[in-house]
Amino acid sequence: MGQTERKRWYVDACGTAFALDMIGERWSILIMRELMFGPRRFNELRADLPGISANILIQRLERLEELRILRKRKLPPPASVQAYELTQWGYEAEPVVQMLGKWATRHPDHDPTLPLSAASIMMSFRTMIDAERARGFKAKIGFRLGEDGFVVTLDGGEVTTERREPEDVDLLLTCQPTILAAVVYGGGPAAELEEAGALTIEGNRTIFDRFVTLFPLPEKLSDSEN
Amino acid sequence: MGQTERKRWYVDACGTAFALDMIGERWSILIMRELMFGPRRFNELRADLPGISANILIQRLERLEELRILRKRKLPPPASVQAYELTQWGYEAEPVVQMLGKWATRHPDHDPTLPLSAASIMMSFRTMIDAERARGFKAKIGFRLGEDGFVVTLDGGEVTTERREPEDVDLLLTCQPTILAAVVYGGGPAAELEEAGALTIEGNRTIFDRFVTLFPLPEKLSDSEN
DNA sequence: CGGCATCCGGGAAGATACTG
DNA sequence: CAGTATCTTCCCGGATGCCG
Repeated sequence: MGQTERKRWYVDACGTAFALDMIGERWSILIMRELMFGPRRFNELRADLPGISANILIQRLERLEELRILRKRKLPPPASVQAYELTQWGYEAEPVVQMLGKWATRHPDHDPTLPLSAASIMMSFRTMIDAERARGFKAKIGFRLGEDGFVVTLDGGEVTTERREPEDVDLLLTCQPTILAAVVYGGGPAAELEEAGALTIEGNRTIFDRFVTLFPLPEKLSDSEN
Repeated sequence: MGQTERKRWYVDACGTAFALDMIGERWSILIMRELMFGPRRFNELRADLPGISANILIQRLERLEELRILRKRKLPPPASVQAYELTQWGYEAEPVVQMLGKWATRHPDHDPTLPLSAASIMMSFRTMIDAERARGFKAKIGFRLGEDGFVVTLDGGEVTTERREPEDVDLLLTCQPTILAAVVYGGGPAAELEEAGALTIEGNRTIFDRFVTLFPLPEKLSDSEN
């Protein structure tokens, strides 16, 4: 009887109910979000999920592994350290994570000034890009967000995101995730932030100017809306 | 200080995290599922959500109303009774509910023989229809599932669902939701079920024979799958 | 019957300290 | 760095009862 028996589950054949039996507990979906761009280590997850405690993180990781949403993996040498990585099926949950977010941001109480993980802002680009505005736009953009490097390839509304050190990019942005969110979603003053040292822009500034216009926020709910 | 303050929330600007702050608690999403085809009364919700207790249902309804996901409404006379109805924005969460379900049913442990609400099976038709197989198929199908009547209009992959008493339909099916699920998703023996009185088929049987082929289940995860 | 409050037990989540 | 162990707090679920 080494296995923990779950005491609370939905008695319901509906797939949605079963999804919530699997990943409806606190933190599970956010852990999946953090893994969407590749393997992460225990303490990286801990750092990117403010407020989670180690025992809860372990519990969730064990459960998600049991469900085959993720697996434990040794990263290749020389970094031969343990990490957690989504399975193919786990990666297929990306649209679920995206749509939850896209739907929720219409609520007036959503506060985009809260802290943000690097994976969150990278995911939001995939969620929020306006294909119309991005038509004909091709660019390879690098990001250094705290410790995390990303390369985003934009090609006509398609957003390809890799978690790796930026090389050979048209544009390289260095800042904290929250700063990037402020610039892209809040119309934050890029020039002033750059002046203040909170943002570094290297490479093609024309691409930068276009990039920051590609991600319109959905309209907030209006008072008149039923 | 009449208002209950939430003690546990995510400190996270990500829209997904905010969605989970709103509807991440137990039962919330299933309540929304039950309301997707129109207003429901308190005890109807209670009956369709096996295992929920009255105080929890009240708590969730209050929270969802506060968030403007649903509203309380008096149904028009003579049935002037109170009911709960999604707002426009609440209805817009349908794709989220659907994708959760569609993703989850690939897991081998999903058990489609559990009890099922009428709304669940109706929702599943919208989620699971194979547009290719339904090409060129037009039909209006009525359902009587326990107490609940529905009319489903199929038109080339489009599924329109109304919660109302079936009238002027090409085909009328009367059974329990679980029976319908067994026939459509489990290849259940319609003839035998009809013989046994668990299923009544009225109207055009050619439409019935085609209808039950339109909803292929996604492939289960294989052992080889990483 | 529909809606809501209150109490209680158990289990899940959170905080903190500790270990290999 | 990657987890355990322990203790506390809070949430969920069930029962009961009130009120219109």
